[in-house]
Order: sequence, then structure tokens, then C-alpha cells
Amino acid sequence: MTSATSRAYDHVKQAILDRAYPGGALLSEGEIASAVGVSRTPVREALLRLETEGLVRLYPKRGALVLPVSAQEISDVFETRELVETFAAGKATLGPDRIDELAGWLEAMRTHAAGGDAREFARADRCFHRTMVAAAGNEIITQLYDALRDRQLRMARLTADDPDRTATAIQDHAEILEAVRTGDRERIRAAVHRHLHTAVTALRGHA
Amino acid sequence: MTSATSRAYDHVKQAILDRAYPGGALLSEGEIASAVGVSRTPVREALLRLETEGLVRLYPKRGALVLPVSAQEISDVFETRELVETFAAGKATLGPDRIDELAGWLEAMRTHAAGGDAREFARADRCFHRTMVAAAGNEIITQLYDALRDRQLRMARLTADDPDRTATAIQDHAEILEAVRTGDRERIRAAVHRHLHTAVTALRGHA
DNA sequence: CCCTGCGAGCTTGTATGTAACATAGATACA
DNA sequence: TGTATCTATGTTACATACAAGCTCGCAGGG
Repeated sequence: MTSATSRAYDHVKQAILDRAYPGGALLSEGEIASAVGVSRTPVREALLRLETEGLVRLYPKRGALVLPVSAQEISDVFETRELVETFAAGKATLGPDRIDELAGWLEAMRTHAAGGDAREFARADRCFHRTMVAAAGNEIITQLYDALRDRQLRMARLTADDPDRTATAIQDHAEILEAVRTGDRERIRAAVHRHLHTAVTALRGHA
Repeated sequence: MTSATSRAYDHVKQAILDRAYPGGALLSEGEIASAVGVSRTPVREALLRLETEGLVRLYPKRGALVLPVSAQEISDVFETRELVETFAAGKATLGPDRIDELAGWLEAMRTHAAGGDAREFARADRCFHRTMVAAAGNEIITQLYDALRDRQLRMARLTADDPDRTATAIQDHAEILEAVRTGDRERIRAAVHRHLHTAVTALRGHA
């Protein structure tokens, strides 16, 4: 039996990321509580946590506002992603096992792109990047990165429907993996940089 | 009248940063509640928030463990500070008003160093850096930076008692400010980088 | 027509009660 | 002796109760 707090947390987070609770909506604790089937206390704790993650803003005695995605937020998220990922690319030492892991995620991307499973494709993409970031061995940065990817989920519809985009993405990741295999840090950084650049321009075009 | 939650939060955070609640201590909600004079509910919310800030770890049905500062945490914090600050130094465009602000903090550092007020000295130092980071205009990174500085507070006794250290720090900041005045981004980055390097080695020596 | 004041109905903030869980130490037993 | 179990105690997780704050609409006066 999972805890009431985490059920409330998962419910609200999922609803926000899926836009079931759209940006600008004002949620009340009681509303959520009855939707999830728990009391207000665990809902409150979930909202508190979501506030620190930047998904909602709590207005005293008013309710919880689902923060609309702003242009500022989009550029902040991508700028920070680039900072974190190029840092990680330059620092991480990736042994054979990590390289295998990366190759596994790339393979998963190919599979799910072929199978048309956008959700799983996105998950594999995310895990690929996360593996690289985690390999840099800085827990603060790894945690930050997870939060960034969560936020990014709200910024675009799943883009894996577009075959061009998925093909480009797979190509990009293959290049990153190739660079990782050579061990040339500067080349890795360059590949990661290019990938993020194409990703952000594609997002801007489609959003 | 400030809220019960924020009173509890301030109390616990201050106590942890001042080592009144030392690393390794296991706190209970009730204990804190009666110390602060509020009920357990706001204490709980404060602890939840402190957990996301990395100061405590909540063990279900056990209590809140004040996380001891680990070697890993120290290096993560400083590594991340360097990443953030060199980024900001390279990106921020500092107009005349911002430069005046920096000069003001530097002046404050000089004053408080002379007056022997370690606490205010540290505050001015922090504000100086924060001004530069904020000038980069990325809210996510600015928020991260604040959290990093909070964590750093636990890592060393206030070092402003040592006249050598304060003199070096003032010198470093003066160089950064000078570089900012020239507008040469690469020079700014270099000055920031040097400063952090001397700061972290001094910290390691004294801790 | 516009402004002001007031009340209804929502919301949160906080306190408190209750049940379940975790742990430590004692005790019984092989 | 070592181990399993029982029990006492402390702690949280969650529900609920209640007071106080915010908002909005409406009535009444200018």
C-alpha cells in the first residue's frame, strides 16, 4: 500500500504534466483530496513539494495556482540543461558498463521509434541523458537535472509522433555515444551541444 | 504575525546551520513543536521543506535525521558553485547600476572586516556573488545558487575572524569588480574562477 | 451611474485525535 | 549460549475539527 501523500503527489503531478490541470488553473486542497480519496493533509504536503519543484504556486488562503509555462521558464530550463549536460559531458568518465548502458537506451529509442511508442521513446531519451549526467558523480546536479526534465515535460506535446524528429534525435544520440566511445571530452561536449541546439529549435518551432 | 510554519522553518534551519542541532541528530516533530510553541502540523511542513533543501532526511515513523555534512556534499556544493558562477560571469551583462551594487557590497565587506563583524561580512560576500548570478537572468539557476549558499553555511565556521582570509577575499572581489568594469567576460570568468579556487582550498585547510 | 460596505461562501492555516508502525529490551525457549 | 518472540514506548501518517482570511456579489447611498 503506497502512502496517501505519494498518491496525492503522483496524481497532481501527472495531471499537471498531462495538462489535465492546465496552466492557470486554481486548485483547492479539498477538490484534490476528494478526487484522490484522501484527506486534505497529504494533499497539502504534495502541493508543498510541487511548489518547490516549480509546478505550482501556493497563494495563502486562495489556493494552488498551476503555473503556466512562460517563455522565461522555457529558456531557463533549456539554458540550464545545456549548462548541466555540457558540464557532465566534460567531466564524466564513462567506463565500459556505462557505455553499454547508453547503448541500451539508444537501442530502446530505436525500438520504440519504430513501434511508434512516443511515451517510451521519450523515456529512453531521458534515461540516456540521465545516465551521462549521473556519471559526473555530482548528486546536486543530478537531482537538478531530474527536476529540469520534469518541467520540460509540460513544454511540448510528445514529439515522437514526428518521424523526422525521432530520426534526428536518434542520429544525435548515436553521435554522442560514438564520441563517448572515443573518450574525447571535447568531442562529447560538442555533440551534446549540437543535440540540445537542434532539440530546442525543434521545440520552439512546434510549440 | 508571521505564520507558525515559517517560525518552525526558521527555527529548525537556524538551529541546523548553527549546529545547535548537530549532524546526526534525530529530531522528532513533537520535540520541535514544543520548542517553537506550535503544533506538529507546521513543524511537519517545515521539515518537508528542509528535506528538499538537503538539510534533513525524513525516516518514516522514525524521525528527521539532521544530515551530517559529507565530503561528497562539500565537493558537490563547491563544484556546483563554480559551474553556476562561471556561467553567470560569462553571461551576465552588468549595467552601471549593477556595478554600483557590486561596489556597495564590496564596500560593506571592507567595513565589516574592519569592524570585525564576521556575520555581516559573510552576508555581504554572499550578496556580492548573488548579484552577479542574478544578473545572468536565469531564475532556476539563481534559486539553485541560494540553496548552495545555505548548505555551505554548515561547512565552515565563519572564517571572517582570520584577517588573512578576509584580506584575500576582499582582494579577490575587488579583482572581480575590476574585471566587471572592463566588461571582458573572459577576464571576469577567470577572476571568479581564481576566487573560488582560493576559497575552497582555504575552507579545506581550516575545516 | 458609481462607489462603499457588508455578508455569504469559499479557501487555507493550525490544532488535535487516533491508529499503525518501528524499535529496543526483556523474556522464554531450544 | 543464541535466537525468536513478546511487549512497552516512542514516533509518524492521516483524518478531522475549527477559526480566520480572502473574494465576490449585492444592496444602498451618493
